[in-house]
Amino acid sequence: MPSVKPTQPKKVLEALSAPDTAFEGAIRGMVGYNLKRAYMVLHTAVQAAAAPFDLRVSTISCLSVIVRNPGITPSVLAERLKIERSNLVVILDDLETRDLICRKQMKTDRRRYELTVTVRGRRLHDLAAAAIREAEAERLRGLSAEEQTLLIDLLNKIETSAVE
Amino acid sequence: MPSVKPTQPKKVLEALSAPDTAFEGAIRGMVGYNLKRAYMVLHTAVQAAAAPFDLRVSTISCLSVIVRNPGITPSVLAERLKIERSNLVVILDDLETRDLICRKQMKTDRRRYELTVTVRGRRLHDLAAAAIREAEAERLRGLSAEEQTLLIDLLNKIETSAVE
DNA sequence: TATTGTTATACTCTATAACTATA
DNA sequence: TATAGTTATAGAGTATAACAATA
Repeated sequence: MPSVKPTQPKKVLEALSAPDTAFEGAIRGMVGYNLKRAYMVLHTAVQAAAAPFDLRVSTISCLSVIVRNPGITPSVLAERLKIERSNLVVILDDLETRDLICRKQMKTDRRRYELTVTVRGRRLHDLAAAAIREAEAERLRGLSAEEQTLLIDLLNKIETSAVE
Repeated sequence: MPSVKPTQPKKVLEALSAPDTAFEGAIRGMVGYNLKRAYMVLHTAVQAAAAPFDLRVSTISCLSVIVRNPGITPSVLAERLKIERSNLVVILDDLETRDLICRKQMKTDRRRYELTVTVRGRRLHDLAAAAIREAEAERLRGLSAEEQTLLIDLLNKIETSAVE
């Protein structure tokens, strides 16, 4: 029968570098949960970096793809970014209203629109993209360059190997 | 001066296993975006696996942590799962209504409640957890066991090395 | 005064159905 | 009939403020 009250708290060694797997249990062993936690960290950082430019993550993502793929149509853009066409509309509305992109109806098929960035859009994109890259790099200081490319590789494998 | 029109289309070698980086541009080089895409794949799979048990991902996550940490309080649970206490309430309401967990007020501090799973909750948890593990494993077939543990390791590094 | 659990609310992101104009 | 863009709307997930009970 222990009659002496322990004067030291039980949890002494809990402040280690790795997340406390003993505490959270089964969840921590799952890839999906770790994926979510890491995603949240980076998403928050990217969000904060894009905010000063009045851009959301989805908005700068669209802008970035249009920069690299001038003339892309909304349907193709939506498919590539895995977002619904209907949700893309409001993003493009925002970008067009702010004179960052142009929607030009195609002559060959007047149902489609060619998307291109304006000079203004290009400038804002470059600034925002640089800020975001920097913010992400700061959050990834714990990983070497090799680990970062390896990580991207592993993540792509998940997406690619999925039965689509 | 190139006067000969190329009869072959420019993009011939694009159908490789990796996502088309040339197409999506800068986005694909960022860890955050790849993280999101991979997360979506796994989250969808986990969601589908939990649905037959009438469980959402957040609900089974809570249940799982309570199983491994009987007596945990809502505040601590919320902190560990990084969700708001206010949002946790509705999840716990759901679990309690379905007789999967118990909320027991503590005598030492009547503001707090000890959370424990019921026998029923334990059973459902084990079934659902197994189904989810299987669903996740199926989506991770493209990765070896070593790659999976390495991936978790890298993801944890992102979370841990972040300035908190 | 501070903390725990709670309520109500708002905001973002995502998903679905239906419409229009073109093909 | 089918497709591209659009509209409206509903559902999740998340975030914030304020409250009652308790410390």
